[in-house]
Amino acid sequence: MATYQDKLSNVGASLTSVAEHAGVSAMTVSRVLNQPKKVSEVTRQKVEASLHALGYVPNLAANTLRRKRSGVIVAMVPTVENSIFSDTIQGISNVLEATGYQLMLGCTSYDQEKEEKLMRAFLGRRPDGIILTGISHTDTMRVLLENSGVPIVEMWDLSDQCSDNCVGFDNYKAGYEIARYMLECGYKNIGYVATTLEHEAHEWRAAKRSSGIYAAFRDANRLEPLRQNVNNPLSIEECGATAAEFVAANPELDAIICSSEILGVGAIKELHGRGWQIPEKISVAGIGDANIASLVHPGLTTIKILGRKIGERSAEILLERMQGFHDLAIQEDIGFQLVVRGSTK
Amino acid sequence: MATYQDKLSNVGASLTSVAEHAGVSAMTVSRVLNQPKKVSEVTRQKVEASLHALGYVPNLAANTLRRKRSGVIVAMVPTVENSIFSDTIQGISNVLEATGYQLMLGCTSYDQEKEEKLMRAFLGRRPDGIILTGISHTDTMRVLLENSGVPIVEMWDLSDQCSDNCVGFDNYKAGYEIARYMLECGYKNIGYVATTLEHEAHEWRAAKRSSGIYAAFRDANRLEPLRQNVNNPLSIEECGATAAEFVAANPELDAIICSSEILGVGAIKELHGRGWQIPEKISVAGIGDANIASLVHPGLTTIKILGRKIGERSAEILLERMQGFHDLAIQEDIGFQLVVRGSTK
DNA sequence: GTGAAAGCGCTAACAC
DNA sequence: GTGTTAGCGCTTTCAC
Repeated sequence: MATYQDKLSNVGASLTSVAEHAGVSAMTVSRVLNQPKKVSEVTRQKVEASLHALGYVPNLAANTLRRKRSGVIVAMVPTVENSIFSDTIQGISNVLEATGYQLMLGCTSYDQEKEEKLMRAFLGRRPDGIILTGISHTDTMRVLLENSGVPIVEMWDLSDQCSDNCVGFDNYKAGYEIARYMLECGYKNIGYVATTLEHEAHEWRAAKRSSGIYAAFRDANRLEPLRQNVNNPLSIEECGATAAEFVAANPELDAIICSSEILGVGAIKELHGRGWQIPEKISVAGIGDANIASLVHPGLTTIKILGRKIGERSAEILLERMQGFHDLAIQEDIGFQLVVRGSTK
Repeated sequence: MATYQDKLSNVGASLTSVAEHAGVSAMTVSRVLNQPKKVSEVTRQKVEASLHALGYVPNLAANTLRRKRSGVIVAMVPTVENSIFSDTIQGISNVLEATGYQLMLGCTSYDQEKEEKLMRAFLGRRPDGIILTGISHTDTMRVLLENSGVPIVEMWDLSDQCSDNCVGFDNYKAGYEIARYMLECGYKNIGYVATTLEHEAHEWRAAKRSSGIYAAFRDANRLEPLRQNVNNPLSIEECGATAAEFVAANPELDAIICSSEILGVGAIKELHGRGWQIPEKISVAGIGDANIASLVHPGLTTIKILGRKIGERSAEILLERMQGFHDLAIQEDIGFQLVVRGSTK
């Protein structure tokens, strides 16, 4: 039985075999590929014919080994099922595509241990650049990154504490802004519903948004909002159900702030389904506006963050750093925007 | 100015340097890493200490070169912004994570030329397996794949014409099913709204769904549905607007079938916004149920396809093939499911 | 404009 | 149980 292993052994023509076929040295073939101007027209055509005839595919492993640059960029996100991160990946992919760098993707599931494990493996590829989500990592991870000497961009947050560069927005301000808006709307009893995860990786940015929310309440001389956590939610329905029960159990509430887009949308859907009038009876606000906030009825009032732009700028800044354009680490604030829709009045 | 290039040169300890540090040969260090049982307890501990002291990170480029296997799996999707594909990628990622294979991701933008260009570059990494979307590729792409000898899974479609294995569903049947359902509902004038793209890559699966739809009409002795194309849509709003205008311009219509989830949801949102009663005045059906179909009001009646499962099974089957478990190429039908919601009556 | 030699870091194959 | 040799495919360096 011919297995794939057999086939793999005759994967491809090497530079040497092309050289033999063309009657030149390997070096000349290499030049045709990398610095064609240094080769005479005649030999170049001869070599190109052989290249084509043998279906030559360069071996980038050999290339990486010799040149000490891999052409690989590693990107890690918690999950790609949440569109804020898939949009981000798309942005990274778009920028890299034009440059020839290849994208190696890792999903951490909001788990710092998993992130570290993945990074260990990825570093073996000698990536030329690394893009991470958030600035919260294990200590070992930090050491690994530091020792690698590879340029890094951390996304979705801003901080002086990042390893190298960061591209994102101020999560504290984002929380503050949505709470400030709700308070200005004049709601009397605002509840706060937040998704929480076992893993700490997620908590850092979320905690900053929460702080911002609480700060806005303090600045308005208001008591802390009543809070409901949704632990390790599996689905949008689960989010919505918890939010709806929270509202039902606390009839004094006239508005809720949800810590994410999914949560906000789930809440609207479920409350609407249970016959609550939105925003007349209960108003809903969220954070995040990737794709579904505008689709529910009524639309979710929320903080819009451009995930795709975060990805694009992260990749661009990483590439600049890799080329040594900047001496100092960069912090780029992508900002955010309050989007008011029908879920608040 | 110290650039990253400088730092990169002292990226890491090599096996040889670890060997010197431990006072053994490189081979022994290699064994500690790969077949620890073949090394005595004493030397093993000595080597492990050195490994740790020097912060050794294996160089997988050298490994790939020598072993002729890279540990890399390439996956290509049209875009990761569409959640049907990001779910798929998540599924692939989940399966690969447990195995230690690393995921190299390419986004083709539904462009076969771009797909071919990306694949050329990716093949340079000597991937151990390849996962592609669809079975429609350029001729050169097919040759590249064939010559590479690498196991392949093509996703999101089923066909005898695939290069190797395929995991998906019958796009023709999916189209047939949604049309059959709508016809059975008793609608008198059903319109068909389809997104189209310049690039052919997308068209193959879409064309099969269309054929299925038309076939259901023929089998019901009905005329072909009136058709409206949405060319290269940029946003869900644009999809919705075109659909709504189509409905407005053809008042005899009592239902429309949309070729995608996005289109269906956009149509519901826009028609609803313009004051059309759904499903009383106009019913809407779609194909695809990744995440938003259930969120609009009323929910979209649609064909549910499990993108994540397609990704998981694709990765699993690829891994099995790589291990030579199966002699023959596999075709796995993930199937689909009609989901009836409020947008039809 | 072209080629020869050396070596990147690793492991298969063979000693001992 | 451990070491030596050789070579994967490529490019850097230096020679001509």
